[in-house]
Amino acid sequence: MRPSKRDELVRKALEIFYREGFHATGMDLLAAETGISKTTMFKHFRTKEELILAVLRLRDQDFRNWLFRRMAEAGPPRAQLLAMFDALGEWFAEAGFRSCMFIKAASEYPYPDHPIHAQSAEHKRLLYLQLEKVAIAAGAKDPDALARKLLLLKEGAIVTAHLGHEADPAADAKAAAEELLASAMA
Amino acid sequence: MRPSKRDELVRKALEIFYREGFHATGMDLLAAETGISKTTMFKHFRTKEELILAVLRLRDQDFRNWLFRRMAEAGPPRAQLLAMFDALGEWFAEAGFRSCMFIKAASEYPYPDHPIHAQSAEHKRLLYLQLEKVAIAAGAKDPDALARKLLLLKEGAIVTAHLGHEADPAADAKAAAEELLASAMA
DNA sequence: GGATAACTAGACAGATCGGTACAGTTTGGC
DNA sequence: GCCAAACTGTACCGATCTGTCTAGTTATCC
Repeated sequence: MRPSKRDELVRKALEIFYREGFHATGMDLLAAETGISKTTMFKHFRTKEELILAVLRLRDQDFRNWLFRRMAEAGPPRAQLLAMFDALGEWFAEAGFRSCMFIKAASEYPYPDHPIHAQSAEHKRLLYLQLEKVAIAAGAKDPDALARKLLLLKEGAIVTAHLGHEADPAADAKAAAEELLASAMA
Repeated sequence: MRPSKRDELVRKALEIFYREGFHATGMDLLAAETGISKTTMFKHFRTKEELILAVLRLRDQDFRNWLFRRMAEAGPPRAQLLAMFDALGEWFAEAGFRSCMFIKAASEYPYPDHPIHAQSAEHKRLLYLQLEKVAIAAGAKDPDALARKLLLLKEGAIVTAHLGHEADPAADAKAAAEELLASAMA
């Protein structure tokens, strides 16, 4: 079994789609930039849409693993919730940062029943479930509501980091999160 | 002077771009759906990009007028800040709601120095300036920070309304905003 | 070393992309 | 009623789109 070429394609396609957008990236460009022939690409994925779905699956895994690993390193649950915003801040500072892949995907495929849109929504749902667990562990009075509010700050910070003028939306989000945490625990 | 055809084009193009996306909408489709000939379209706008910029200018005007009119109706400044989330909630409930036009534009034109991206960022900046004024009028200790935090909640709510599973992100955002307001005034 | 699977290059399809050319029609102002 | 401006339909341009085809090359495995 040699899944390496397929994996390599998905990994490189992820970078290019993230950088350039989905519609703006043609399969010819993908072939040129990855060095993988179009024939092979269409053998692994029957359509561009299937490739995009595979890319989003990879991104979902990578992102959630990264985020929750970074949170876990912060110690107790309450600190973990705040550490999410520190991790975001480092992400925003990376040179290649260009918003959230799933927000971008949902923007380009705006109909909710489109597979790409649906899969992007699923990523957000999984994030919510994981964050809710931490909110429960932190002893929040209403962990559902706290998780949802913290995620609003997270999404807002991502969008603003991409589109805004503020110096550090992650810091603003963290400050807001601290206030929310204070009243969520009492 | 007959600016009506041009205005009609921009208005209808706004709907279609918002519904279908920018790259996904071709000039031929635009001509077919608006009933305006391609020749006329390209007389008013030399390129598709110029048309998109005109669309975004219109959207900026419409959206900010709508939002701040709705806020102004709410009475005193503090209530105005919270009323923003009520207005958002009604927007999200509309059948045609599909996220924020500027977030979508920035997603499709991810490079910050692209004119379309830059103009989308400018919209967010103008929103911030208007909101900051209200925060000052409300007597916030740190109106800059309060305005930025409330905008994080707004952007997060928009994204989540488009992409999330939650019933009512506007209500979550409003609840979070009330907590932030409580500590911002003391 | 021979079979088999994976991969390659490149031409090609048919549609669509943004944008132009052209010749004819409608419209508004005086 | 006349002139100019605005608008229309349609054919066209070269490029690019997703996806297919063919024919040949490279690995892998026993």
